[in-house]
Amino acid sequence: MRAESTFLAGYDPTAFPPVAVTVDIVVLTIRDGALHVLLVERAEHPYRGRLALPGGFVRDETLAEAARRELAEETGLRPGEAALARVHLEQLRTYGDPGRDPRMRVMSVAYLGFAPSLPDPLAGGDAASAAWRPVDDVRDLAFDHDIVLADGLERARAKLEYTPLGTAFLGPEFTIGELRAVYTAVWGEPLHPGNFHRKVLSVPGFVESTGGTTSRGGERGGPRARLYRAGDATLLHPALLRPTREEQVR
Amino acid sequence: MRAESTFLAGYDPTAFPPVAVTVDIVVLTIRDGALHVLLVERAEHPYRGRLALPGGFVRDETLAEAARRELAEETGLRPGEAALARVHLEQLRTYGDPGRDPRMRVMSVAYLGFAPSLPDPLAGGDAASAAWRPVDDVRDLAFDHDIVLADGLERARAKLEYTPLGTAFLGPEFTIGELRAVYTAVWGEPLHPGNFHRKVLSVPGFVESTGGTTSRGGERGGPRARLYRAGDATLLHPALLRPTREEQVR
DNA sequence: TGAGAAAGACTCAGTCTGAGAATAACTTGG
DNA sequence: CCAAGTTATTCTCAGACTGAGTCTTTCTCA
Repeated sequence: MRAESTFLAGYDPTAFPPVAVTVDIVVLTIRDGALHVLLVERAEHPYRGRLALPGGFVRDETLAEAARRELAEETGLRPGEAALARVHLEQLRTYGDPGRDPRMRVMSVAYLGFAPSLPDPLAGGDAASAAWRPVDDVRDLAFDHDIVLADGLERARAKLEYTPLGTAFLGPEFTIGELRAVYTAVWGEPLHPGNFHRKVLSVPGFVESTGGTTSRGGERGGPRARLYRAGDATLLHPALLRPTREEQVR
Repeated sequence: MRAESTFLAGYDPTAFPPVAVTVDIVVLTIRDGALHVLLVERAEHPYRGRLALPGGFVRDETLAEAARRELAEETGLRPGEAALARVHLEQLRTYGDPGRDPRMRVMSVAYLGFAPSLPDPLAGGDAASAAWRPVDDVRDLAFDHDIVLADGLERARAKLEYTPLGTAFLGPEFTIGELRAVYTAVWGEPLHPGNFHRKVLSVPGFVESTGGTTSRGGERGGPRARLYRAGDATLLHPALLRPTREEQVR
């Protein structure tokens, strides 16, 4: 039974109902100390007028290429843009249950992105309807995008523990305080400045000093801070663990 | 430009080339103290005669259902089988680059499974060509399955650090020594028995005592061991980290 | 010029870790 | 039945790491 259908399918894929494949992107960035996500307003049925994650159909390209192309289109950045190249993109998960799109069976391969501060999407361009929104304000997205976003946030929070990807939210040079602000925004809780500082510098390859400092102190005072750039580590060892969440463990 | 194509695609999916969606499964189990993976021998072109991960086309069902159905078919276990229900299955990653299957564009949603000891797939059934193979002996799989398997193994190793899923490789009751054997097999390196024992019992919700013990000592001697069952934790806190791999971090 | 903020270095007690060892309960081969 | 070898489980101990708090110094702003 199964053997036959597999056999047939190998030669006649149309024996199965058509499936569309899209990529949807959860791109995160930090603005004004708060975590934001790029959303678009849907112009067409279904979910017309509702906010949704940016995305689109996959063409003759790899999934990763499709994700980066969509990102470029929705942010309005030219594909060659340097800022675009610095966005970290990784595959998140695939959502493909029947019925998630009322039109037909759609498999959506979701990508997760970490972006440094980017300009507002160009009004008037293809990305006219795209905008950065604070993640805390986001709800009632189209399709199953609330779940996709939640999965992306959880992945992002975990990634900050074990990888140096927090630096992907920042420019090429940054201070430890700025890096701490990233962690605070993503995890949603304050961190002990002294301990964070000690920990970051003690993890081999997390950051390396540029030798320079900021040209002036902070907005509200304080000495100039030393500047660092991302190091060559791909994993943090030891990890920077989130403040204890004893309870959530069950 | 993009706006138009998205618009069209919404109403005419056939405007895009056809895509087939399959699930492929990396099911792991432990036999004779070594990590094994379930593989099938391909009966048809392409890659005829080569070993491959079990998998098949997705029907009118969720991706998770497709994965569990394939697992049942390839292991030859009846869908109602209790052992089958105890297999942990989770989505691993989607592989969909053009050209990975010479016939047409195929998106493969890979699943990762942890199975307790299962019988050999029934010779003569649909699963005739399926067999458990030691992962260390596996190479030159069909398609991009070498990569899928490698990704699955890495995920499995990481999962054992942060989740109690090591218990999914065991029966309903097990000893700490058996659990340590799982870790040793998956990580491929020996662990300090005393420290492992202390650590497992100190993580809240990892295991809970059944009150019983094994009915006899080990094969080669030693006292009877206490029996445990899986606890209610979904995350291990603190985690059981792999022995230091300072170097691999860069 | 004084108050307040932040960077960065330290301190300290409690916790966790790896390595090793001790004890006791079993196994098997002889 | 006995000796040798294994394994479960518990302990010990020194070194490393952690969270919380302090101190000094440098800046910004009013």
